[in-house]
Amino acid sequence: MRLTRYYLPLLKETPAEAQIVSHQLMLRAGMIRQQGAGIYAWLPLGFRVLRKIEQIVREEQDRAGAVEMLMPTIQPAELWRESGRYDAYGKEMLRIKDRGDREMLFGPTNEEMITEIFRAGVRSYKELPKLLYHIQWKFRDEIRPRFGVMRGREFLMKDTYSFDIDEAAARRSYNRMFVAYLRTFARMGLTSIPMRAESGPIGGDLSHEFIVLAETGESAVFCDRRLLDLDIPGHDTDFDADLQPLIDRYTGYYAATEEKHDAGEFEKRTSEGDRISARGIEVGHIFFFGRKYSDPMKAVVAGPEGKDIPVEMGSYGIGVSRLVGAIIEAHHDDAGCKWPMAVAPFHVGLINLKQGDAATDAACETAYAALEKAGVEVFYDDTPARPGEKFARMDLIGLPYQLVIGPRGLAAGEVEIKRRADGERLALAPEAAIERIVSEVKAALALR
RNA sequence: CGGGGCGUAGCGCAGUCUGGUAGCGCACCUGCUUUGGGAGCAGGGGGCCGCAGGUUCGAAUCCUGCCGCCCCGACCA
Repeated sequence: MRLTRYYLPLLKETPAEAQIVSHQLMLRAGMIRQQGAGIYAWLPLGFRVLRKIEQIVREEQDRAGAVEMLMPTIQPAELWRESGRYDAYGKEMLRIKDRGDREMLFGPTNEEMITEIFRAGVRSYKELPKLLYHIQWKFRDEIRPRFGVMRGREFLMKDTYSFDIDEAAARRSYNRMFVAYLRTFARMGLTSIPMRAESGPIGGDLSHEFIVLAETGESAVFCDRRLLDLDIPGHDTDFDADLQPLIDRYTGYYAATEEKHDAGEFEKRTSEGDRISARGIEVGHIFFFGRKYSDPMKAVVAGPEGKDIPVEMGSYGIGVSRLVGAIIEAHHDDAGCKWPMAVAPFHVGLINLKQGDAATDAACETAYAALEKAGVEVFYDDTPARPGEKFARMDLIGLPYQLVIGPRGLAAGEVEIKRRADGERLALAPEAAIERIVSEVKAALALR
């Protein structure tokens, strides 16, 4: 992509309303634009990141055995009366009336709807288990939205729902999601820690929040340092195998959010040097809630004895749009974002230091074409702006690599590669630089 | 929802107390000079001063009402 064709409204100054660094950088880097309290338009650069995160989430859900579908944003109130939540949910639910004066709502979550869909099509325990998910926009009329996309009213969320014949089977579904989540966040460059947590107003008794440590996190968290060093399950993990030992390894160390924190237990189970007391961002939440919806909504299957049995359900959320902010919180410096390769809006920023100079233009075009041909996503700054401005804005948008081409270097037969993560620079012949970038990008994107 | 604050050019802000023809920096446009880390000079464009009503010869400024946004708290992916 050429910058001259792109829509990238950068801000030199930080808008006053942005309090945390991810919000500030998303505004400055032209990723989002606010349309109302907690409501954001995703501009081209931000949208690319959102899509990449979404795709990783999708791949790992599929790998774990979940099946994608799509439910609507607007739901009839009737469905929520069945579960009893229409009145219980309160003002967070955005209620709407259609032209026929029918009561509708903009979905804050989809348990009711998925339960209705499930019961309409599954009759026998032999068809279980089922894991269904979708990635859809939700709306919760938060009392106080803040921190940009980290806590918007409208947000993109992946939610999976599991249906099982009994609690032991439901546990296996839960474990699949547990492992899938560890992989999902790791692929985005995040270290997530599963923590015991309250299950929230949705109900349930087995629940983990996946927390990314960050100074600006909303909740106080307490955990064992050794959790940070645990291996992430590989992409070749057999999800049909018994995952319990793997889960046990993660839940064997103390980790809890403020609500579930027990200082005495923390001290007993964790040596002083291993105790982490920090703040965290909740990026995912998994929980089992049994028959909470299947009972009142009569989602039943015929069991082995021919009797109807309400299914045991669980629900598993990932805040997709929130993750964009969370990743920036984890990867940035004073100059701007530092995207991990897997979620970077582009892999490489190509900087033409002297647009209009024939040799420089030609070298840039050659590099641009070669990189694109090799499958590398290139963002080419082909504007006539001055070098300093180009460096600054490329640092701000934070692509993993910068390929800098100018007349001075070319005269010496060289171009420069700068790695955004650590600032390391390398002068190479143009062909060598291209080769190098291609191999490093491919290596970074290789699945682990 | 309780408490606090703010709405003036795309962004950051001054001007409001004490009413008198709306300013600064950045950004933008034109020209010249520059050109390897956000250039210099000269010229220029852009505002129903959040909205509505009121007071006044005259309102960004005073009064009333409304709307929007931000911060702290309780709530949430």
